[in-house]
Amino acid sequence: MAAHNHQAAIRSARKALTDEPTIYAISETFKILGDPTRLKIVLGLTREELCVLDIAELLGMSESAISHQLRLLKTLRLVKQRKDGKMVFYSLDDEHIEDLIRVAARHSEE
Amino acid sequence: MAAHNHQAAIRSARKALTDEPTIYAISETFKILGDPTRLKIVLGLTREELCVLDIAELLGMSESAISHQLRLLKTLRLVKQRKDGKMVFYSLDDEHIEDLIRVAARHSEE
DNA sequence: TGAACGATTGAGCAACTGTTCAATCGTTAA
DNA sequence: TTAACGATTGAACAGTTGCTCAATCGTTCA
Repeated sequence: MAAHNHQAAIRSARKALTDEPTIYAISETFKILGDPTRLKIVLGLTREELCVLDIAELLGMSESAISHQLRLLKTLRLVKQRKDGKMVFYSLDDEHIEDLIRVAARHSEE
Repeated sequence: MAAHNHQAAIRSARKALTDEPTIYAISETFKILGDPTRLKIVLGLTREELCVLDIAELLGMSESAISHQLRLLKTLRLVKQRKDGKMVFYSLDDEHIEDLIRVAARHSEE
């Protein structure tokens, strides 16, 4: 068997890591969907525009907890908001998110 | 404007949340890629099979830290290992992972 | 105006995460 | 057999996370 050339392999692998800021941005995206509460919020919003209380009832959690999570989702531009009187309606802000969840589901099936 | 029917919206959104175990599995997948160290390891392995020391050098981190992270990646079946003498070579264990990173990158571009 | 309601915010906390450090394992080659 | 080396492991620690609670904001409508 051919001997493994460590330095060559490292040099080659390093080419996948050239764009540090992008790597951090991607891991942020994964991280925010890596919490069940936030993932459920996003999944719910794939079907319906919902206000904060709707989501709180849907997940059986407090308004406050949901509001905190929505702020994070909004900051990373996964959701957007629309005010209507006292209520704030949230919906998805990115068509890639559903694709992302679909591909992740494919991995989880195995 | 038509009034928002909260209960109907919640009922509809709930249909996206029926499969709890799968939701948790998907969020686990996102979570594990939501750490820059682990994402870099996976990115490196998209190019080359690497041993623990190779990865440690590639990322400028300790063998121990890398080994701990590889254990997590292996548990969730993102990477697989192959022993060769004293060394253990790691490689990707799922063809969906690259797709997943590609889609996440598309979101981060915006 | 002011009471009610939906939403947001900040402090505080318990639980969790990622790394280091030291010890140990398994394999190879003197 | 033993020394060296790559890899793994567990404890410990600092930093982070997600929730609760209480206070507050903004809007509506008696």
